[in-house]
Amino acid sequence: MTRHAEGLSIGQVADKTGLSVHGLRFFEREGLFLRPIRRSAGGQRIYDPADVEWLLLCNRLRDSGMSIATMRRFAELVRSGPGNERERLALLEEHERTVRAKIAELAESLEVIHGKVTVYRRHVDNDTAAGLWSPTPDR
Amino acid sequence: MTRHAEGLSIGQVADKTGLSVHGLRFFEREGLFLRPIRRSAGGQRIYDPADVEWLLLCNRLRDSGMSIATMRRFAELVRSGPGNERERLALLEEHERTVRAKIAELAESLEVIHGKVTVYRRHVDNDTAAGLWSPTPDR
DNA sequence: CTAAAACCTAGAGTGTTCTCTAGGTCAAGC
DNA sequence: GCTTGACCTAGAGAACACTCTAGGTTTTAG
Repeated sequence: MTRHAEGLSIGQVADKTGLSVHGLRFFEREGLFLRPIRRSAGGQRIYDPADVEWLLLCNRLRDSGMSIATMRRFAELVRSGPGNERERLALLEEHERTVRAKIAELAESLEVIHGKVTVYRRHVDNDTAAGLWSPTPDR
Repeated sequence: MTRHAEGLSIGQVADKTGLSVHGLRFFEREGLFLRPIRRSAGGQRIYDPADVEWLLLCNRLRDSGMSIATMRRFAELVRSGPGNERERLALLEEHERTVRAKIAELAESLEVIHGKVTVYRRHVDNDTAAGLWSPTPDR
């Protein structure tokens, strides 16, 4: 590993971030990095640890449902340097609200699902059919 | 509204469930109903209140991330009548676990995002740049 | 030096879940 | 009866986020 000091290959970054090598190139095409990725003399990508850190945040944003388009907007804000922190904050706060809403929605759905599970469990344990769906013979 | 007693048109069901008319026809093609939807003499769909109830559960399942394929499997189990309650229970329990895991993951992401929001808020309020990303000029 | 593994580009293909189009038919109100 | 809005089918199209292919080049290990 005679890489430029601190430099990481695409494969190493894939390992560290859980993204695929294809995914990393895709991210780059989509403008999701904070700056151009350096290249070796032969044209291979050389990443810095800061890129990995950024990708780890990207994973969190993505996993929490942020679209590529929104992530790109955020990356653009960061790329264009200091001065737009209010916009970055607004974007993140908006996403935070979205995530909180999604958690609340999931919690509501969970209640319904858990209710169904409870009914089925009682049935399976007791051999009762009350309260279960069946192709109701109602016509 | 001289519909067959209790009968609902596709538009009415769309209103009640939040699904689009197109979506309802799509659901039917995908085999997500518990039984064939009746038709009027002229070929138009007539839904029963039970269908609406089922669709509302479907919404919960879908909103909580269940795929169409899994919903179809569940619908098939229900359609094929009593006797497979254990399988239905297993399917629902599996989904419940998935939803719980997703909530946990979102909560983790939320913590990270909220941390970022906090840093940005402090910055915007205080005019400090510590901890913010910028296109680091590091080479 | 050589072989194998990792990497490169551009672009095509995939899976999922709708969403809409075209070209009609049906039903309800006046 | 006629208009208007709702509905019908089959199938195309769209949006999203990858994922893979083909055909080649670079790097690393031995």
